[in-house]
Amino acid sequence: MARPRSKSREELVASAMPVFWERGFAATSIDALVSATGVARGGIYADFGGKQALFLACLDAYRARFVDRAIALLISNEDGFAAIEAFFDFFISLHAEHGMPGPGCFLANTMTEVAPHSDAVLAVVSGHAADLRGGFLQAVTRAAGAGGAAISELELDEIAAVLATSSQGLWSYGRSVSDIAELTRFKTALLKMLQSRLIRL
Amino acid sequence: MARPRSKSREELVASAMPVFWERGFAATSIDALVSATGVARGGIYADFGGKQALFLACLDAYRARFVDRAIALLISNEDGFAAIEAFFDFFISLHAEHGMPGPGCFLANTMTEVAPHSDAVLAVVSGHAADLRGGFLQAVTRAAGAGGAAISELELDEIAAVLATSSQGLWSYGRSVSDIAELTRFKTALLKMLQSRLIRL
DNA sequence: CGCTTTATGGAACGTTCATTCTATAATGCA
DNA sequence: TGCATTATAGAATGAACGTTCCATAAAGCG
Repeated sequence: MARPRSKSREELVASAMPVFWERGFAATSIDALVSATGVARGGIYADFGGKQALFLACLDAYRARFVDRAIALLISNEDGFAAIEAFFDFFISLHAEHGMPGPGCFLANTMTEVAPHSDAVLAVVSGHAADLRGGFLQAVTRAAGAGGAAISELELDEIAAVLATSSQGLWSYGRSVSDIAELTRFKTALLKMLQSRLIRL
Repeated sequence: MARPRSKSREELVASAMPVFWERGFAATSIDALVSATGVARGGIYADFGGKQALFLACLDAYRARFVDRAIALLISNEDGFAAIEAFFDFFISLHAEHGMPGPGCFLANTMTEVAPHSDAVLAVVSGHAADLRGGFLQAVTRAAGAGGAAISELELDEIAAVLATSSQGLWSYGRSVSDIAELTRFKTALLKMLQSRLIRL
């Protein structure tokens, strides 16, 4: 019937996402996306209509591909501390695969670069922050239950917010540091602080 | 002798800095800098030679103007916990003056946007991270001494790294959130976690 | 094998960018 | 009051950008 696409819509997004992830929105040109995806300019514009729409699709793909999996680690693991450790290990291993300095978290990067200047992006990023915090809350609640310290639900929520925000800081830091062991040390120290708060000694 | 400058070099940097701070490097045009500073293109190029050099000068000015002051709060205050709280309050009040969503920390923003792609910027940002960590180490050491818990120097250093990195995450988060009370809640919860680690109950 | 359909490569367009250049205006000194 | 000096405003430049467009090529269907 017609000439087939070199890549499906999903494949296009999947191959464009790492470029936006590493270089950010402003510094990524359409030319770079054409090279990285192998899809012609016309194809990109036919599918998405513009750079910003493709960027939003990449953000969503990143969520589905990485963040949802990481949050699932927070939720599914019965041991709350182990869940949090697994969450950090998941992203640290992403940095190890990528090579240091790492790519950070695409959503955290976007939070500082794009979110203040685009309502559509701000909405995605805020939703992500809420999801992340919700995931940490579940893990923290289980950890506190096992730890035996009496802590109010309100405070558990605040601890979850600290963990979510601190993790964003870690991925940001990972973009400027070359030794991946620093990320692991951060994880260990943060978990130790958390344990001293949640476990009645 | 000759026509005087509308602004000195220092004034130029001081008025260019907030533009880079809020919009980042790539999204800030020379035109925007001309408007914001009131200095003609020729003057900017005569003094700095280019956009990147002016950006580096703005980073340095930001350090001198804000970071050094904040780190001084960490170092000078005799009460370690109060020092850390003062550090956070200093930046939270900056966000309050600016209006939310806040501008974040110029150096933290730069860490994610520019540092991975410029060695000169990476050097500045890494130096900042080390300074910040050093400041936190002093405050944490004093807090631990007063708290009475026996904690190794190595672990104090790791706790300092957690605090430094977490604070970067907070300023990043502050760029996407509109309620400044969230920043204060983060500070309180983080301090509470720290106290439970450092104070022998 | 044509015919229709649709993606492709690449030219073209209008903007915007960083940077350079120039003519003008403003200043202090003689 | 002129003269030397230097910042100014803004035009000019060339490159890069996002976006549009079109002729060509490739594929399936009759």
